[in-house]
Amino acid sequence: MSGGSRRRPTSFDVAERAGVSQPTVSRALSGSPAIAEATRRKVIEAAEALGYFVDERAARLRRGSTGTLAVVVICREGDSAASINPFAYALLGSVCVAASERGFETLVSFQASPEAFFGHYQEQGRADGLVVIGTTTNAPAWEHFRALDSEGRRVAYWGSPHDELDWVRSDNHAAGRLAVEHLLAAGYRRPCFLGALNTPQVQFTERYEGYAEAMRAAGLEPCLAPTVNAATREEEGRRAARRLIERGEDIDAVFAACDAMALGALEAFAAADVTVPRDMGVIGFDDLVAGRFSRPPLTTIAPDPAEAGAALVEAVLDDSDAMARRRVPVSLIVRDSTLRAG
Amino acid sequence: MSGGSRRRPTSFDVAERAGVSQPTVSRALSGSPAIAEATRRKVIEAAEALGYFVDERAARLRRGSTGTLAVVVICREGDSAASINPFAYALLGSVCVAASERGFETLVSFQASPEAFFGHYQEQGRADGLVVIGTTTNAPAWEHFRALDSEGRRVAYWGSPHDELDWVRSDNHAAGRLAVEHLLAAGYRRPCFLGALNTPQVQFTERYEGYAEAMRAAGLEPCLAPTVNAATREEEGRRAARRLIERGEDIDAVFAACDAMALGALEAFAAADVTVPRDMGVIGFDDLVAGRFSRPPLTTIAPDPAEAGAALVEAVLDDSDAMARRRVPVSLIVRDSTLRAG
DNA sequence: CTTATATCTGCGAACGTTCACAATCCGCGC
DNA sequence: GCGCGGATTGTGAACGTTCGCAGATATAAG
Repeated sequence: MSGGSRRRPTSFDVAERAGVSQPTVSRALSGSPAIAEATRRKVIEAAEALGYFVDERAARLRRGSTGTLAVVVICREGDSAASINPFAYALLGSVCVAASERGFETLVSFQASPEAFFGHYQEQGRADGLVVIGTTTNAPAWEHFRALDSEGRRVAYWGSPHDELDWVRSDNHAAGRLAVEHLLAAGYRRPCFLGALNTPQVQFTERYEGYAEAMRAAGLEPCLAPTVNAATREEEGRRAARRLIERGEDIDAVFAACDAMALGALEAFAAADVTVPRDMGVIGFDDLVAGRFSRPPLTTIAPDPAEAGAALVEAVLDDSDAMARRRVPVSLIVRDSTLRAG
Repeated sequence: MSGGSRRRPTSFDVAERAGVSQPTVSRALSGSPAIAEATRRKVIEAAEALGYFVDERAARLRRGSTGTLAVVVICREGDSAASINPFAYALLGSVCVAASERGFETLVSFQASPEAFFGHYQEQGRADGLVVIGTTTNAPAWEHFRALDSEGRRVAYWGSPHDELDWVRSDNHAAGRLAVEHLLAAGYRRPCFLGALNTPQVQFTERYEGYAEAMRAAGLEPCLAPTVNAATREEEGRRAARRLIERGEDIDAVFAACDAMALGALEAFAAADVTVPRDMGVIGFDDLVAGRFSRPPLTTIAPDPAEAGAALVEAVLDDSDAMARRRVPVSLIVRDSTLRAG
C-alpha cells in the first residue's frame, strides 16, 4: 500500500549494483562456464539484495524455447473433465508439479480426439513437448504423433501401446509377481488372473505376464479368467467372477487386472456366498480409494503417480536421443481381502 | 522430413503478404477498434494463408502480462501430491483446463505452507493470478494473501474461510436442502446432521445451515450428531454413528457432511446391525468413487468440479472490482443407501 | 621482455510483439 | 478554396533477455 508498487528489478539494475555489464549478469546467473567465480558471487549477491529474478518471458523469447509443456488427457467422447479415472487425475497433477519444479508451465487439455490437439499445438508451436495420458486406439492420432516426433518435438506417453514412441508405465511385471508371491505367502494355493489380454490395455497384459512368470517359478500353472466387454470395469469383474463360480473352477484366489474389476468380483463373490478372504483371496491393482471402503477392504498393488509424473516429464524434457522407456515401481498394500484368518 | 522444418512465420511475413505495415497486423489481429474492416479482413486472410499465430512470449513481454496462472494445492505436511483428496485433484484438473481455454498457462504447486509459495510468486512475479485450493488455518498465510491482494495481484480461493477474499464454493445450502427433501420424500421421518460445526471447514457449517433450514421448513427440529477429531474422516463418522446408536437417539436417517464420514457411518451401522437403508437412511456429500462401491452404495450430493474450476479461473481473470463470490450448483445422486424398500 | 594463448568480459544486435506518437488521407464547413 | 477534425495507418522505440563476436586482461612460454 504505502509507497506504491516498485518496479521489478532488471538485469541492468543488478549489473549496476555489481559493477559489471548486463550480459555478464545473464552469464553469471545462467551458469555459463565462461565466468570468473568471484564475478559470479558478486552478481549473485547483488541479485539477491535486489530481489531479482530472471524474466522468463524475455529469456524464452530470446532463447527460442517456450518453457511450456503441453499435457493432453485422453477421455471418451462427451466426457467432462470430472469423469475420468482418478489415477489419471493424480497423474495429471503430478505431471504439473514435476513440470513446475523444472521451471516449466503446463498447458492442459482434455480431449476425446488427440489428433485435433496435436495439430493445434504443432502449428502454434506453443509447447516444447507433449505428455499424453490415456490410451487410444485411434490410428490418425498416431500419425500426428510421428509427425510431431519427426519435427523434433518431444512426446511422451503414459502406457502407450505403440512401440515407436517414448513411454512410461508402471512396473506391471513386478506387480504380477508381487501379487502371486503375496497370495501364496498368505496361504492361497491356486490364484487366478482376472482380466482380458490382447486389448489396447497393454498394461493389463503385462500384469498377466508377471503373474504367469511368478506362477511358473512357484511350480504352478497360470490360469486365466477372461473378462468380456461391458459398460463398466466393475461389471466386467462381476461377470467374470460369476462365471468362475458357476464353472466350479478349482481356484482359491483372484488377481484382478485393476481395482474396479476386483471390486466387481468382490460383489459377485458376496452374492454367491463365497466368503472373502476365507474361501477366496482377492487382490487388485490401482489403489483406488474405493478399495479402502469396500467390504472387505481390498488388498491391492499401488502404482506411484508422483513417480510416474516425474518420469514422464523427464522423458519429455531430457533430450537424450535414446528413447526413454521407464518403469515406475509399484508397491503392495495389504488389506483384509487377502488375510486368510488362521 | 523433406525440406527440413520451416521457420515459424512472424507478423512481418503477414504484413508483407497483406501489403500493410507490421504493427497494423498486430492491431488487426488483436481486435483493436482503430482499424478499417477491409484491412482487417486482408490481414486475417494473409495470416491464415501463412499459418501465423501470435508469439505469446513476445506479446506478453511487451504487454507486461504473464499469461500464467499460479495454482497452489494446500496439503498436509509431508503429503505427496498423490495422497490428497480426489475432489481436489478433479478441481485442479478443471482449473488447468479452464485456464488453458482462456489462453493461460498454469504453474502448479503442492504446498503444506502456502506462505512460502505466496512469497515466492509475489517476488518472482511469474503469474497474473493465484488460485488456492484447500483450507488452511495458517494465519501467516492470510497475511501474504492480503499483501498480494493489495499489490493488485488477483487471488481466488476454493472454500476460503476468510471473508476478505474472493472465493468459490459449492452451493452448500442447496446441498443441505436437497438432502433433507430427498430423505423426507424417501419416507424417512427424522434425519440428523452428522458433522462438526465451527471448524475451519466452513463448507460443513454451510451444509448444516441448509439442512437446518429445510428441516424447519418441513416443521421439524434440526438435530446434530457432532463428530470429534480423529485421524481420518471415516473414523470420525464411525464414532459419531456409534454414539448415535448407543444413545438410542430417535432418528432414522443421517446426512453426513462428507462422503468419508458417511462411509464410516455405514460401517458403524453395519457393525451394530442397523440395516441401511431399511432402518437408517444415509446420504453424504462429495460423490467419491468409493461411494459407488460401498455396501450399500451411497446416496450423495455431488459437487461439480468442472464448474467450480471454471468459476475459480473466472474469478481470478475477470478484473471487475467487485469481489467474486460464486456458488457452484450441486446435484443429488440417488443410490441404495436411501432407498427404503416398500 | 615479447608474443602466443587461454580466460574472461563488454559491446551491439536480435528475438517478435505492442505502444505512443506522428503522418496521412478523407470529407466537410466556413 | 482552405483549414480542420476524425478515422486509419506508418514510424520508431521499448519490453528484458541471450548470443556472437571482439576486446581486454592475465598467465605461460619462448
